[in-house]
Amino acid sequence: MSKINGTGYVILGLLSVQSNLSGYDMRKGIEQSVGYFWGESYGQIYPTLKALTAQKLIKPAEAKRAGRKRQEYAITEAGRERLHAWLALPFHNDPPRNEFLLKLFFGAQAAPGVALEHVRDLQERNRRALETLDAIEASVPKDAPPNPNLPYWMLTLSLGRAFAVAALEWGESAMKMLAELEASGARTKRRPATKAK
Amino acid sequence: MSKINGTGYVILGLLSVQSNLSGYDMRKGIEQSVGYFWGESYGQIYPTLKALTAQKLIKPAEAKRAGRKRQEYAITEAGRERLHAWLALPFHNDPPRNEFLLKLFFGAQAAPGVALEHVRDLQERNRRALETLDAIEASVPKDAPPNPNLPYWMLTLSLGRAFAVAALEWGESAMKMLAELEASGARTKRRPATKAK
DNA sequence: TGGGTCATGTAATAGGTTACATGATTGC
DNA sequence: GCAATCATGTAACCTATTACATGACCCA
Repeated sequence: MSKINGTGYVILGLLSVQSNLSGYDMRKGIEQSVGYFWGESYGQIYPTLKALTAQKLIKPAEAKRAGRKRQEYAITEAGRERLHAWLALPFHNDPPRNEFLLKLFFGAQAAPGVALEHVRDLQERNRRALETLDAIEASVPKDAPPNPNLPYWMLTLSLGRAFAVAALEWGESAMKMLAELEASGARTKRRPATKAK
Repeated sequence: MSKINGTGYVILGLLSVQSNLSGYDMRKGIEQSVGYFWGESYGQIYPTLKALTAQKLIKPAEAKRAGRKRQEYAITEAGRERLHAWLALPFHNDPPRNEFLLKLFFGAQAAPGVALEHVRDLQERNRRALETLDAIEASVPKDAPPNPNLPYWMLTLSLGRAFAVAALEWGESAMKMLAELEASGARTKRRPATKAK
């Protein structure tokens, strides 16, 4: 029983929910569902499909969506068990790497206005993220056939939402702080700066 | 002018704030300052120090802290400029990978109680994170010599704090939701489960 | 004298992105 | 006929962690 990495488990997860997906489907599916907290490239997906097949955790399935030449897959019983076991394991807090925070941390070394500009940029990104999350949430039909996955999907959405909202609130006060800071810095250290690009 | 990666910029950043650091110092320093949003291993640091030296962005400095054999470094003027330029560049939202959310997303495929257990685990981790952040914030002397970096450092702390608080609040409601969900699932689908480990 | 921590480094391995190559099919 | 998108795959490269090797110094 050799090792599987994150990519392998996303694939097993997707196939446990819906059968007969191709590598291409998976990439698209990941973007549209777990996209905001998980990404995969084809360079990871295709080799992993081979590896999972070799381990009999998934198996090639006959194409239901015919037309184009495509290889679809289905999860095996062994695959389901493997996923099940993995889900029960404690999660890793993966190595956190936040470039925004790094740049902010060294903000005093930057040109005036730079830190503030980054915060504005972050605000913009979070506003857009919030819109996207809300749109997804709104797109869920209220009277759809009961789907046991839905409650879990909604929870991930709402955590994403909570993070975006928290960041936006923080951003408001951060922008005030930085504006004051740079105003006073300009008074004491340099003549009033022209607007920094 | 060849490329520098994140590791390189952290090193430049640290050396721009404080001179005469060794590779060992940097690793420790990173853990204690930017640790909650950035990590580096020796396997990255030492080779990067060589590369930065070769590019004359840092230079070996005579050890001020004598005693043990150690190689200290200082930033060069070119290094400062390079850091300065990088700080002004827009930040990347690096590939997001959140194993907790992934496991929650596939929660319906897990054994009863598993998702709830993960949320409990998350709560615990965030409580500890919050304590740590608060302790750091409290440890800042109020009447210290004015440090231009402090405001920026405080901002990073407060964003970390905001995330932890938001996650804790989300966790409370998520736990309620999951408890209800699994109770109703137990009524309809299986006899009341004994507590899952 | 021995454990802890300071200190530097490398090799093996894993994990991942990007860019490229290739071609079929669909719909306009 | 042509553009978009469906579809699969590989090679080059970068980034990073882990484990190991090595040894000095501090202090109890």
